[in-house]
Amino acid sequence: MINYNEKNLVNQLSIDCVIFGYQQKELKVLVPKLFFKGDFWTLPSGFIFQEEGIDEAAKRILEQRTGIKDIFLEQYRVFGNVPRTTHAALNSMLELNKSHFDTLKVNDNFLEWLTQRFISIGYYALVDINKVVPNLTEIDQSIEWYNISELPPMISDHNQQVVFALEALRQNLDSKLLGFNLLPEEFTMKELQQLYEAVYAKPFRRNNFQKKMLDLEVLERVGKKLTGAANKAPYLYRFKR
Amino acid sequence: MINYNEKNLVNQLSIDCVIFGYQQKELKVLVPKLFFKGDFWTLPSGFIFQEEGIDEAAKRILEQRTGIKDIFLEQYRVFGNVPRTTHAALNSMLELNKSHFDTLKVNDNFLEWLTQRFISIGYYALVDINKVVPNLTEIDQSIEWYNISELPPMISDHNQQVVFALEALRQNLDSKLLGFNLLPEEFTMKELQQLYEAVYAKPFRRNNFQKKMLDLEVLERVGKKLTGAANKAPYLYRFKR
DNA sequence: TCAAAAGTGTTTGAGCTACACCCATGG
DNA sequence: CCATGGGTGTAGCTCAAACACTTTTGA
Repeated sequence: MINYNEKNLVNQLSIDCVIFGYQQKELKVLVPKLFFKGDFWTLPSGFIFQEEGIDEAAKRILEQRTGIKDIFLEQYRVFGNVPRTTHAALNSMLELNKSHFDTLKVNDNFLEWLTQRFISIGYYALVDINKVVPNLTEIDQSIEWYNISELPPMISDHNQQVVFALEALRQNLDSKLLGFNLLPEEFTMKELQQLYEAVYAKPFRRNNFQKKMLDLEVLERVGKKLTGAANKAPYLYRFKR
Repeated sequence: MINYNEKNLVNQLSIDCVIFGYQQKELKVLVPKLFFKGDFWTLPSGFIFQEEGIDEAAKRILEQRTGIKDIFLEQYRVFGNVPRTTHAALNSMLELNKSHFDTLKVNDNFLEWLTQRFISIGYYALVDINKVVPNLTEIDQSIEWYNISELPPMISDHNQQVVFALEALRQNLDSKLLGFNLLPEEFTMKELQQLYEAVYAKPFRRNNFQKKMLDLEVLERVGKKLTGAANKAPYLYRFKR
């Protein structure tokens, strides 16, 4: 457990991650639920060690929750209004968990740490959902993928953060060729299209979409996918490295 | 002077501002020089009060240096690698200014404050250069506008920050109609074009540029500018509010 | 009436949209 | 050989680039 007594963490600064995954035509976000009494969902968050760059810190936090290294991630915005978390919300949580905290093996500074003002650096990450083994930290009760349209109410401004993260993802999906980070190694054109449709929440045209993607000259065909269905077998594509 | 003893500031977090101005076909950046011995230039920087949002803080810092309120500004990136400032550079500055600091009316924690690790939120601002009266703070020796292509070497990663800020400005100039923040109330089409050419460091075609701008339907003609030159008088335009 | 610079019109081409058509697969 | 869905071709549209032309101003 992180020792909140030692001055090994940067104070008042946190990292909140919006971890995007994609499955079954739906864009999803990985959201843990805290083990505190009452229903408290939150984005995967963490702090920054003194000897650690912020990108490193984000990577560490992501690896802990997803089990994979080499995740694509990018900072997109800082959230630093004051107050971001209402006192009412905090007090409600503290009240509910009074006895809970008393028996926890956290050191004395934990609550003091938790209730100070935080400025948060927002990162979003893109992962192949099949490679992720969602991982509980010591403050999580559960961790699950939620459809982006069906997110639970999260603490502080975390729901708002997802809105900004999605906006950033949309702006970069094309220009930085990010889509492939959300798909498995090989995929059909239709799957890629459905991913785009999930991200932008609007339909694309089959033929034009294919042309646009192939014109980028970053895809290579690696075979056909015989599905057993009574129709032409779609080609499989892979992202050229 | 800010009291570095009191815990009224957020620790280890700073705001660095790239203040863009435009004059005589050149994009410029406002850069103060510290009064320390040795040549130390730096971006206008400041810290965040506990009771203050980060946007508020940036506004306050900008107002202090430029004398104007209601500046357009936007956060564009966080700089949080470690170490951002080399120990060599810091030691060199401290060595040079040893006696200097001794006689300064800063409190004892100043040096400790100054030499800790900082994570910096990068803001860029756009100002009408004619409205600015550059303002010295107590740690400035001078403050001047520099052409973006002729910036002095700045401390830490500040030169690199300008590169990122310019990149962000380029991405947003069109989509968010930011150009008008850099010009006086009324301007000719040619002046607007030259601003674009300064920002993107490339030429635009007169007729196509005009068409593109007018098609945005955000400009209104407010008269002609009789320059006394032996040619057709250009129209003056104003940004519709 | 001429030079200089502002302003407008028109053709060309690239890229996207939409419709129509062809191809492979299993029953 | 047919239904199904994948894949391709092409005409039409839109927007921006490139070129040519007209207009205004002061000498």
